[in-house]
Amino acid sequence: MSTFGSYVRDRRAGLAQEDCRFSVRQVAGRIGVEPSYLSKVERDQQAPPSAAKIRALALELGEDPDMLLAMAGKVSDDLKAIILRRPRLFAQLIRQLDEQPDHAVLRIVREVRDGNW
Amino acid sequence: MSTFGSYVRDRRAGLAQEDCRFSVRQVAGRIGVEPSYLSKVERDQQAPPSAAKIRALALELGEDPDMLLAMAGKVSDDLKAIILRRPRLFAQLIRQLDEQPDHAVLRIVREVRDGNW
DNA sequence: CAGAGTGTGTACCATGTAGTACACAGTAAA
DNA sequence: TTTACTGTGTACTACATGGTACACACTCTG
Repeated sequence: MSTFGSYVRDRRAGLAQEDCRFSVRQVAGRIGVEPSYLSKVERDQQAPPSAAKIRALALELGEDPDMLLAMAGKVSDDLKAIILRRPRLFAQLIRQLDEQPDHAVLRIVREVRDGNW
Repeated sequence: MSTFGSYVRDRRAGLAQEDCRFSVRQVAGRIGVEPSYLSKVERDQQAPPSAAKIRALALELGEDPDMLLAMAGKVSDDLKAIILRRPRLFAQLIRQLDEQPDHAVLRIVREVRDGNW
């Protein structure tokens, strides 16, 4: 599996091939960091940036923020807040779902969404 | 709602009334911190300790670690790890469950546990 | 060949986290 | 009145986090 840095680099470099607005400098400028910093992050010489910057980066690259945050080892603050509101309840549920395959979890998602259960 | 510090203080002081092994000094000793540090934490003059110390404290006081961690604004590392393994899946589920009442979430917990669904 | 844009190396730094070390005053028992 | 506790105030600190500032070498274009 690729690291956060190399994944971002691949994605950004891919976009840069067709649009010069995706150079290190320009992307760095738009997400509000120094180019050298983004460069180091992309080469995994520097730990991933803060959650806010990762979010901005995801938006910029058309990637899913939760996935990019996960690659950086972070859980979105809004998810954390939801869990913290009912810690024991969610702790129990999440630990149980760890053993369930994707399709089982997805089925729950669908059933809750549709309300038929 | 009470803060992390005051909650811990109430609980520890309660136990201390019947068992002198629950003084600030002795509890601090058992969880591996300086007494003055625990004292400050209990009076909310100091941010809550690391997750590991909170865990030890919960064990010591007979409290639920997930709840104590939550009062400190932290989510248990093992839960985080579970979420990070399938970030989009869990993100979707958790955001959806935020709108569901306790009994609905509990129902899912039971159904997954019992396997009838 | 000047100028603009490219990525990157080196050095530095402000703030936050998670505490330690030690002294001090009060209390209770021997 | 010494001894052994009790809780707490002050001062300090090592390490991590999340970056900035700036120079440098290269390439491409007018």
